[in-house]
Amino acid sequence: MTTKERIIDEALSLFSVKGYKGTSVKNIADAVGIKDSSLYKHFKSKQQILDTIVETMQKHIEDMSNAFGLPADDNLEAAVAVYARFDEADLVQFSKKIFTFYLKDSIISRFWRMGNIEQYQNPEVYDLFRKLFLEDSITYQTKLFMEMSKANVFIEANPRVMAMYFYTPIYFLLSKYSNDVGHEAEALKILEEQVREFYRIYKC
Amino acid sequence: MTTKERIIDEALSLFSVKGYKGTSVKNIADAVGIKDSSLYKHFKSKQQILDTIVETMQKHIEDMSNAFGLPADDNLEAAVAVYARFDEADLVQFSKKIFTFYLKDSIISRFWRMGNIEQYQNPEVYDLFRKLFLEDSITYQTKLFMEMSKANVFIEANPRVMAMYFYTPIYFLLSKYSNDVGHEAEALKILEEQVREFYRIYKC
DNA sequence: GTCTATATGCGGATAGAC
DNA sequence: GTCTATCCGCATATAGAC
Repeated sequence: MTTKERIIDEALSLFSVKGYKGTSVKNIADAVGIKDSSLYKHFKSKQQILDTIVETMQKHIEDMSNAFGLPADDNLEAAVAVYARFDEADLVQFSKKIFTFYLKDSIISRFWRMGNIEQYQNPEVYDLFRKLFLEDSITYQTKLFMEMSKANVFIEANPRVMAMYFYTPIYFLLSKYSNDVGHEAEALKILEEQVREFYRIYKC
Repeated sequence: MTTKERIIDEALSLFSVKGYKGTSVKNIADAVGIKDSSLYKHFKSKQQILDTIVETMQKHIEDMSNAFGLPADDNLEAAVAVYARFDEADLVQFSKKIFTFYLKDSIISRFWRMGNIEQYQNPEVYDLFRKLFLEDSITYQTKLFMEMSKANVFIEANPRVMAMYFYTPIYFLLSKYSNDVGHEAEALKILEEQVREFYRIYKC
């Protein structure tokens, strides 16, 4: 890890707990182990550190959507072919995978916290937070459940309503347990109950 | 409104957008229309302003739970008697009332935003936020749906799972639209669809 | 209870030696 | 690319006049 990367990493950690305003350049420099003045050889301002974090996040999200099995729009058919064979256990596992990824991925989980803190102050941060946690998940799952209903895996129902019932418990549990480390087991138990009920309701 | 009350009111407005650290005593004094030094005749420190806001919130929440028709634990029977006659339209209206109250009540809505911003920094703020938005709603609705199932209004199902399916869409929509003023109509439309589906699933 | 003036320290940022 | 030294503005908070 270069010094520049370590600055970004420590800054993200600090911003995600103390917020942008609440974190001083000296805080970041201390965490990295250099003097605050040295930091200005790598970034011309504190704001530029934040901008770089946002850019890094955008890349990370793209990489992850690919690696994560959230296929691009043009590849939905392939996804349906996979999910068409989903049974209850698979659906439970899928939901837990999403939840655990958001809660535990070292970049995403810190960005979740920073997004919450900065949402009313920093539009560039909030736009990305909104897209990732409030829009894309619902959009993707809406399409997914639409296709799965067509494929007679699930009954016919409003797919966006289904997506909301699938995703909003995950979102709520993220809020509740992002600040309650060490209780993920409890969260996963609750999530599993929700998904089993979801499957019971919508399975063909 | 006394000067002291105006200080609390303006401080809450500023904290709920800029955060505690991001708001200076001068910001608050300017909003009130006095000099920052004068403010120290009313509060001995900036921290004491925050403490007073938390106390004020606690009182406000108690008052509201009473006025709002969320009966105390010892009064659940009376609530069930009312809700036992609930039809689909009543349930839709009930959910909209909760959502709109959280989003529009001038104290609660600012506390929602402040709680989001301060959750990782300020335990006294977060404890109250957690109780109000993450715990009490679920606890109360769990009891309610348990009783409504017993009363044959709703089918037998895990009442906490039902409470989650009723409340988590409200919570998600609060997150999404607390930062998207002027689009409440859209949120209410989505909420209505969720609740109609909820009723379809669980009605006897 | 408001004001002006001020103490003291921390914030972001720059200059220049090594 | 790291350091020491420094600038300057803003932060919280206090003293004391009116």
